[in-house]
Amino acid sequence: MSLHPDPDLPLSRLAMAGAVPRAPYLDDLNPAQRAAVEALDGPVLMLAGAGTGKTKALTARIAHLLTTGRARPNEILAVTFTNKAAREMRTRIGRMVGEAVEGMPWLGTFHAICVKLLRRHAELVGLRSNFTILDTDDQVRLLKQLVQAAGIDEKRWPARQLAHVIDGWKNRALGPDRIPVGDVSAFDGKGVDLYAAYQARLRDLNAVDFGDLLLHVIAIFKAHEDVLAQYQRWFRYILVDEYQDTNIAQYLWLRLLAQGHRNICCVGDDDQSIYGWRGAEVGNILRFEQDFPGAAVIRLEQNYRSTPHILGAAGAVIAANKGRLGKTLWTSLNEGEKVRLIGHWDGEEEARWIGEEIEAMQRGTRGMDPIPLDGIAVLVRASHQMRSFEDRFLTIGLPYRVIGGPRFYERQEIRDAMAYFRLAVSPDDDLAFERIVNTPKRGLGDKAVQTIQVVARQNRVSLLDGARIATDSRLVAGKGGNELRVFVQAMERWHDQVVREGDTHVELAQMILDESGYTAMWQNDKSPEAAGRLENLKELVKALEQFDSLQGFLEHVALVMDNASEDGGEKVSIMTLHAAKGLEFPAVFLPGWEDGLFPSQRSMDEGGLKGLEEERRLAYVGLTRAERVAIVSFAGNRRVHGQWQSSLPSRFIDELPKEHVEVLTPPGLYGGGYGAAGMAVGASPVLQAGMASDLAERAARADVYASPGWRRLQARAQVRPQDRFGREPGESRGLTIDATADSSFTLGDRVFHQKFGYGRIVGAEGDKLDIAFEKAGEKKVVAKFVVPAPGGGEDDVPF
DNA sequence: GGAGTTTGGTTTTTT
DNA sequence: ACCAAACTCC
Repeated sequence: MSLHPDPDLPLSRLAMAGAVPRAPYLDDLNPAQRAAVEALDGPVLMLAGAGTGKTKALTARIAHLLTTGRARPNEILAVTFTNKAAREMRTRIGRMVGEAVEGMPWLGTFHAICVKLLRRHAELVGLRSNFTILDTDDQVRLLKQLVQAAGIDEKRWPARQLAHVIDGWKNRALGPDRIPVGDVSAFDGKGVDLYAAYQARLRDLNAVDFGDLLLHVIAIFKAHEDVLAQYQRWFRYILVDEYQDTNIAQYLWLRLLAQGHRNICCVGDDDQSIYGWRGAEVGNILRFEQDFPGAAVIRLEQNYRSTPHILGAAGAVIAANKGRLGKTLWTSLNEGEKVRLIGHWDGEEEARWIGEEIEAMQRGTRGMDPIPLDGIAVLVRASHQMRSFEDRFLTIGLPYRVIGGPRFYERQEIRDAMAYFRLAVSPDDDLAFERIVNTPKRGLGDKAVQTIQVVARQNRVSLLDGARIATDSRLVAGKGGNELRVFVQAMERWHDQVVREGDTHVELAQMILDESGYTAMWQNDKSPEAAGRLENLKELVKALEQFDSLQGFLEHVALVMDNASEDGGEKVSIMTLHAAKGLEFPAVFLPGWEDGLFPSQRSMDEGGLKGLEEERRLAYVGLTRAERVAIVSFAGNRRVHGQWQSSLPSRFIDELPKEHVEVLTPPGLYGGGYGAAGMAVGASPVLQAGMASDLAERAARADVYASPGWRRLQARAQVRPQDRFGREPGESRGLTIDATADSSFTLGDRVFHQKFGYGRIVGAEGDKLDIAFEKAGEKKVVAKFVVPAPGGGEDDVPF
């Protein structure tokens, strides 16, 4: 498949000789894709809808740059967000141009590329080029120390929150010296100072966090024109994948680099922007044409993935968002299956039904060809929803795999092992020292560690040196002191080995783990997960083989280490909607479409309309993952944090057009036959707090609520709900209120508030109520934000 | 220092 | 309900 007749002949020379070979990669592009590939000069925005062959166009564009001799492989800057995306792009380019892809050092994630740049120019921002990269865990531990040092109550102001605030600033490329006034009250008004202290501390430690990778490079570019100019010249063509996910810092970084030649091609889909909560700015993609005047905007709208019904449904949902760049996906595929919609009594029943449905699909149902298990996915809004599916699939013996979950390198044993390696490589890595000095237990408690810290600070040395001094001077004595001495000596020995490269790094790593007693610690551990941890350690050591040295490994691992091996095989995939972006499956289940869960209440509370729109994009992403069939479902009752909660079907269900939806008759007796209106209706007409007006609004525009089916359901639900087994959805119906109930309260009523929980009314003033909350204490709350709760002064709210 | 108990906090996740 | 972190007591 290589285009390259002679791998030794430089591509550029090939091109210059007029020997541009026939380009098969251009042949299988549609006109839009081809336009995007051939518009090589100047700014290009490739708006690529779901399933429109975005990666194909992007990789073909790179191949085209290479084969036409516009750029040598090392003159192309191609940025992605994830290592996975970078890897995929690399293999696909390789398939088009052969070995030339090996010469592309600047194809990678924003962070990986920034590490490369920063190692070259570290001294310009006061770092040494062997700086360490802190992950979130290190970051929080460091911040915790600073919070403690500042004498702040850790309970009320957790370090994790500070980390979040600082990340937010870094996403917006704000250093401690230019925090806007609106933000100075953050973290009890001490956020800015702590941020500054944190940056100072990082510099002392010769360390950076993920955000710094971008910010330091931006700082270098801004302060050193010559350096910037050099890279502007070097990177002749810039390509950016998933542009809708860029944050402000990434945007500034790109803009600096693209300023000269403006050969920047950004690929993305504003409708798939789902990472606003971690700093992504949809604005970047919406503003592209202003940022780069004269930009060519190319829309990829032909979808190769889904049937017209699925596209129709997804398109109608996303159409409810405002301020879109606008795209209409179309397909030449045949009609296919409508989106299926089904309501269930509760979450367990939903899981049960989906389990059965998957088994049926596997065999082939309703005239559909059988679908293998790995062609089926269950996509949930929040990871806690996965549990009921895992439970269910486990009981019926349906093989499944959970995608996402904790990453390999985030596991405790891996992080411990890495800390040993880090300390062996850099003896002044204090964070690593702290992590492992008493792991395994060496009889060194808080007291001893504190002493070491004091000694180290007094002598202005690293903690490891401090520890040596502390043992020599008997400041840390006794059993702990002896063990500490052994630890320090062993660490020095290992460090020598690293420097002298006496053994191979793989043997050395194994030796460190064994001699430190770390392996033994897990061997002696009787807990059920110990065996797995030992396995992981083995895997870690094995992973080392692919690197030249421990240093090399550590350098890459922080940025590049992915999830443990994906075992193949016939399995259903369970994952979050976020994790599903970019994937596709013949059959997709979309459970939990209930207001409050999806769209998530929290997103709406915190993000308002913007939040809701991002949730809607998530719905769009979910639907467009499906190739042949999408099954949307909701449950009337669900146990959340141990309490039963009723909810309405998601408002996104209302947005699914009738003509693309088939309402399935729910299983069993419950709700049977209410599909008459041809649209979804609630499994339960109960409302979440504060939604009464919302319902009215919806009723006004959606005729389904006037339908016989809806009315019947309302009538049905006047009876205390029970399913066919006579179960009730638990004792407490907390968040719920009858849609028609008059929300007037009496002193002593028990009520529920979305944020503060349960409480009792102790006073009132106008529409404001004084409520003594059980958890949150006494507060004044506007009446419309609370709903009656069971156990009040009067009888339960009528159901 | 370590086992056992209480408390708090629970969306989404990459690097 | 459930998990992890913090706290208590030996």
